[in-house]
Amino acid sequence: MSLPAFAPQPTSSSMTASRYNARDAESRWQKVWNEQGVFATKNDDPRPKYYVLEMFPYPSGRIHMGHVRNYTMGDVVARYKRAMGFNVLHPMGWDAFGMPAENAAMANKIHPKTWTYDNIATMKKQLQSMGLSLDWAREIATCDPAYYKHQQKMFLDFLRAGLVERKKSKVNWDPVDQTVLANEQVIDGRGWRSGAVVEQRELTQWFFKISDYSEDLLNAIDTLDRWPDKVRTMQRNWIGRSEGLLVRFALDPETTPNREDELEIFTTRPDTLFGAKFMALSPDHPLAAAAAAKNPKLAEFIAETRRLGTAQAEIDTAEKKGFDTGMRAVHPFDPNWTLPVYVANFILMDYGTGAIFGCPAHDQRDLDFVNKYGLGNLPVVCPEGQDPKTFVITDTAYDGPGRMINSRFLDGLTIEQAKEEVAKRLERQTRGNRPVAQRQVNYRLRDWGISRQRYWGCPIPVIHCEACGVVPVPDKDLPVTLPEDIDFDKPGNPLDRHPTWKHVTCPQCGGAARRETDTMDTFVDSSWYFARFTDPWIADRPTDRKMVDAWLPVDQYIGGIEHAILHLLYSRFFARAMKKTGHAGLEEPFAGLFTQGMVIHETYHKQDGTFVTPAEVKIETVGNTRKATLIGTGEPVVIGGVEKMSKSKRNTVDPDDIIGTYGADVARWFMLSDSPPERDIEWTEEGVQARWTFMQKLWRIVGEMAEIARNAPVERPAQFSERAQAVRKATHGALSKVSEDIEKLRFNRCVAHIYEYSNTLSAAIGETDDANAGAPDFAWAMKEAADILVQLFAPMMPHLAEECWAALGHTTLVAVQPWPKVEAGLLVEDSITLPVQVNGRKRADLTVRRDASQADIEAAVLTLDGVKRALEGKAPKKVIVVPQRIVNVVA
RNA sequence: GCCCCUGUGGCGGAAUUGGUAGACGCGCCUGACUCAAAAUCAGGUGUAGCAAUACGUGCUGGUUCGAGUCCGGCCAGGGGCACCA
Repeated sequence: MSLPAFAPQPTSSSMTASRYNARDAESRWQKVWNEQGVFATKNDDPRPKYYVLEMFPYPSGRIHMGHVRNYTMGDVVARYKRAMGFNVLHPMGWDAFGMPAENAAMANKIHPKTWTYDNIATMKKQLQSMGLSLDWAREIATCDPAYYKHQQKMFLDFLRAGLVERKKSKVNWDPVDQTVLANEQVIDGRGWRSGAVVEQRELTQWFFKISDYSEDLLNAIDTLDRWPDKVRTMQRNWIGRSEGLLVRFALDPETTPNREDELEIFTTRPDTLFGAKFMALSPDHPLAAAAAAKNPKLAEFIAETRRLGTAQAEIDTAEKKGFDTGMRAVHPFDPNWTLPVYVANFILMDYGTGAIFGCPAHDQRDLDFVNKYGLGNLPVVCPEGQDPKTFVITDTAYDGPGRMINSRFLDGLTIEQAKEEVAKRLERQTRGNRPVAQRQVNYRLRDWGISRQRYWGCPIPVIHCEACGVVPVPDKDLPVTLPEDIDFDKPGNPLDRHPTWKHVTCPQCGGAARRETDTMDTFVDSSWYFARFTDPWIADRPTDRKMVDAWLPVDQYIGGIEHAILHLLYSRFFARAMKKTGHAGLEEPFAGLFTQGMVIHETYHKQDGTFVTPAEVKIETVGNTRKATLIGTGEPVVIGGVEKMSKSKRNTVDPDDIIGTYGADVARWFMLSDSPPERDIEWTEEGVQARWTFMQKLWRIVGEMAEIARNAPVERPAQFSERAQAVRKATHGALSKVSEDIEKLRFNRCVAHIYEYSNTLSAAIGETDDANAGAPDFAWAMKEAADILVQLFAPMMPHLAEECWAALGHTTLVAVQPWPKVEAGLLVEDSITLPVQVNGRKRADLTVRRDASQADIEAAVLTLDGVKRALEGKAPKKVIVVPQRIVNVVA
């Protein structure tokens, strides 16, 4: 990055000498904070606690602007709450396991551990250069055996508590990398790293039984009132509750492989039972398999559906196909009415019972199906105002409200009444001593598959024994550590290929046995790190119950919206599982959640389409148009769209460059200004310069105020002149507004208030001449103003604040100062100016005493010139006075 | 397809939650300082008009003394979920 002319220059002049030198000051103050240990948090501090946490980073190499934004916001909250008298916990750690480390190992022949710890060292240094008020003594890395041994312990406790199970399931399998991939790692049907077409495989995997908590996780969303609605909605949808009826259909014994077979289905629309035209089974349904055993053509059909791709894109476009099994299901309300049973490729085995009844008139998918196979449809719900005799369905199913038709005893009922009636009747009806139907609530949420065929993850602490089956590793043998002598020459799981690691003796029978070589999904690591921070030193158990219960929940959690479901849902499950196994005492880990927006930047590309970085581009503004050229060659560059910073678009800005040139405070101030924190923020060079200019302005006016403040008496004067009082009103007004907006995380408004306040002070300084500068009351007001100004921006630009604080003659650190108190009396004006409207249009202002009576105001308003003119001599119909707000005259 | 969010100057955005639309910042224009430039400082900047004034918060209709804000119907952009029975 080129050094702008106004950035701190090594050449000195009389002007630059009075400038604030961020580079020098920042490292100096960071050293002081560090030496005095001002951000170390004690666990036995009696003050009320406040836990502020930002989502910990993956050590990918270097920090990016997204981190700068995220951690700046958290730091403002931490510093503010500290000043408010809370014992603040503000820790940092590393989400250090994961695939990129292995990819780097394969590409560069570097050990994943080396790569990870190198990155941690680099990024830690970068974070420290930001001046974050973190308690580094609590730093943890999830790849440290001292961390993951506790995770293994909890896995075993969960296993004993019935929260973990091993089961066969369909998974995404990457045939090149030879590993299971999470759904989000499959892009357009291909492995995100290898590019290989992903296959569907049935594998035995470890699962956390998150679905045991479906109902609880859903209901408790209502209690998360300090979470964004958007995230709460997303989680509700993800859990996906639906109420319905499980119905057992009898099968015509003459048509079934086994005469006693029956078919159970799940439906949310039992009201439409009389519109049924067919039944459909998942290709994976046991009944389908039984029928296929006797029907080679059906077996071929099922095999074909399995061959079909499993990628989302293919599923979306796949044709709905069915195969008539020849079986007939008996309608539960009519023994003489039978329905054909199909195997259909669109029925999922793991939702409901893997089987449905199809009512084509009121379900689009079922309608498409019958239209293809010529099964017809019968409408049973008629919309209001439609004649049932003429109501027909052809291509579009009707799923709106209405009354039942063509449905025997249900005719005339509403949908809700019909659902209830069907449920009641079928619950009473029995076959084989069991009711034909029962009410059921179904969830979309699936159990969490945590097995990964990867090296760089937390080993799953179990042993497979021929004789004893799955045997947990005894607690005393934890941790199961990763072997370090590992090679990545071949694709697949290096743990599985390791010559010795997996060969162990069975803890139960002492015979030869095999270690589990799968490791845990890295989302497990991040599901409880916030609990570990409360006492990261405790060695013999995952958490200290006293500490974890004292600190949790996290009062303010800040991170990206991309974790709205995965990490945030997993952590909510983990808290419940930890409670059940005695490792923590509460269910909701994050009381307050804030999801911040992305950092975006213009893109630049050459004529041939190749992207160039902002650092390589020079921008000139001529009038209202901006022109970009390549630095050095002068080659013209096209200014493209404003997009998320990414390596592929090359529109990234390195935080180190900004911090090195302008200082961390400028980067922090930028991140807090202008854009509301939940929205995307556009990083621009002009913006950086503007923040730098303002930083210098603050330094200058604090210096000028320090001059005036030298005449301030120690004692607060009893009386203040009008000029002094005006300054004090501005001071306490700004204090009140900034405090309120920090509480609400509206940092952009805080910044605006500070600008406004500094403009007011700047004007006050300008109006000060030698004659009145010496007035003790004014000097005292200016001293108060300067102190509070510095304290107001201290959470945001902490280094500049310390420098200013010292310049004001303080010998303490502003970082440990208590937050100033608002003098409420100064916020109330004696006289107020009300806007006066005539018919909702502003015509005049009226200045009155604050406690003026309604009648006085009404009378005064009618004497105003602007009002008289607008009334044109007519008498007003009505005068509306909204106290302290506005007056409206209705003509 | 279903669900959710957002539309305000050239730009980012503010508006005490129904009460002066455009705070604050960027950019731009003018001036001061300077041989000059940068930096800095002062002033201006929604549109039309010399002005009074009129118009103006995606479009459209409504409620209200009063609507950016509430309600109905559209349009546009963004996000989430999606063979979920």
